[in-house]
Amino acid sequence: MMEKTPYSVLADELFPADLPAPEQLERTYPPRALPEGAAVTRFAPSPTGYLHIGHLLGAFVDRLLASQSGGVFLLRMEDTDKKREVEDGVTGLVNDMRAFGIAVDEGVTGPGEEKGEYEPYTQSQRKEIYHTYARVMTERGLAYPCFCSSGDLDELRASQENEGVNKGYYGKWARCRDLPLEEQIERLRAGEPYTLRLRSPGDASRKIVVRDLIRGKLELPEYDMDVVLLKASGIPTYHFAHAVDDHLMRVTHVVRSDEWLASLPLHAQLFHLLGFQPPKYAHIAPMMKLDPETGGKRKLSKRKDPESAVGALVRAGYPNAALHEYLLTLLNSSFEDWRRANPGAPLPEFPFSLKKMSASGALFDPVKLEDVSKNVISRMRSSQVYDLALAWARAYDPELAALLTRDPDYAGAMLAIDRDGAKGKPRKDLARWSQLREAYAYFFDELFEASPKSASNSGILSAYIDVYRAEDDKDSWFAGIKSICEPLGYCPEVKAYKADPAPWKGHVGDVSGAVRLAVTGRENTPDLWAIMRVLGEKRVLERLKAGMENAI
RNA sequence: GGCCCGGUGGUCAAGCGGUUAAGACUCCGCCCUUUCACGGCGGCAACACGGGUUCGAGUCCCGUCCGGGUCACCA
Repeated sequence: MMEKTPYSVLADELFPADLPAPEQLERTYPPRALPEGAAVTRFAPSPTGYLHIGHLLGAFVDRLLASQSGGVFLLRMEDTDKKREVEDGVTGLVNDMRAFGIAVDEGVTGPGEEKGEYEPYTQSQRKEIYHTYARVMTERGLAYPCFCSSGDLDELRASQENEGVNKGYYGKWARCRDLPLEEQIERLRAGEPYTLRLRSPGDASRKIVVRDLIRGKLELPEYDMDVVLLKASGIPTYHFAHAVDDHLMRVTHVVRSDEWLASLPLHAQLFHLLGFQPPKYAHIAPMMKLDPETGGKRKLSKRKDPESAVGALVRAGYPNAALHEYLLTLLNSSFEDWRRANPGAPLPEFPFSLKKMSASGALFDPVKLEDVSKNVISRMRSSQVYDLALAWARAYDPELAALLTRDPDYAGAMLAIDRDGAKGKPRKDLARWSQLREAYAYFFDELFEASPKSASNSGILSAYIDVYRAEDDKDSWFAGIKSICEPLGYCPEVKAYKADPAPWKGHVGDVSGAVRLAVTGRENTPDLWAIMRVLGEKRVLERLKAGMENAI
């Protein structure tokens, strides 16, 4: 048994004797048996609100890093701030992750539910673990109780402001740092509330060199603040929990938003003091948005930009694959080239590189997202479009879901137009499932809206009714269209018309356009012949006639 | 204010001392096309500013400006 030092006396006063020993914890949470180079990453949100696209960017990188290296991606709940916690925060986060399509290998899977060997993954349940290391720090003289109230700290800041010196608990301002042991014990026994602070050995005039996977070598001043390790409630602050958890969970790569850059020296110090091997860090720039008020760029905000919430994006009907691809275009600009070269390749095969990430914040660009999404959907088979659209509709547009399921073959045929076998002519008419209702409205009598403009086309329509044959193949169908052109004054050949438009009222395109308008109510649609085949003779005839009647 | 990070077309971005400064999105033309699309071709449009270093500088250095972050018992 070692001789009692003042510090161990203090530690005994502060912490119960039956805390697990650090060695014990090391054994309980051993290094992972993973192949060389496997990355263990973590997403560690606090349940203080919903997830937005900026969070996702980080979680997505975590997932990618783990997947690419055969590692593990875990979800940890940082619920150490009970004041800010929202009801159902955990459920919301877990659901958002699921809705967005990021699978978690380990960690929190729901409220009160976890999986994995490095449990618990909820910080509020790890108090003993933190206290073990807090005790170690205290015994080594690296931590001390601070009895300053928040009012004291306010005063402290005010006088520092006055003197024009750096704010914070350090140096001569750290009033409780050198309290005599007797006084510490006395006040503890008197039941005074206290926090446990780091006795920082740092010196801000010295520099440390840290490495960031995205930014490279960084030279930062040493951290010299006596930060709070344990709050008065006994719950750790983020910094302390970060060091303890990421070490014990054997996390190798910490991906987080770059607002943490400033506390990197503190974290380096904490890992060093605790004797832990620090993880590799990647600080990613936050996603920005164009502020409609100022016209400038600003960080995407949870509170001000509800449209960037994951829930809102999913509700809008963006397929996960599209969201994923969009994020990747922001993450690595080489992604778009890779995608063009490998149109069908699964995402995890993309050689994602942290090194290629931009150090400055990207603007969230809904226009680009829309484009990416159109491309993604255009590459899908009709059966997949059907399944995904239906799943979306079931959740957000039950009426549409009913239409899609009423006659699945019909809906399938509708979605197959210009898709599937149609090589070289992918249809890019859908960026979001919510657009399906509008884009394909004319396939459903309930949604179809006739165009009043058909009025002026009654001549064409009546002529077309005579030649329309539902069973025509595509060539015969088009021959039918052509055959009514000349008698009505339209040129059957576009080329001839362009060479000399004078004698004509228009060309074959105008004639088929009139039919299109009557049958679909639209000027732009996929292949008209295919549409008419799907609609069937009865419906086509009805609409052609209705189009004529509009004219009267 | 101290410290830190960033600044290439409207947007996302290649570029790493010598390039006509890629590419993608948007917008605009043209072409192709048996309709609508898809596609193809072309166009508009950028190295924040000032000093160095160098034969030569988006590219290296210094300063200025601008944007962001951080300085909590929030994460």
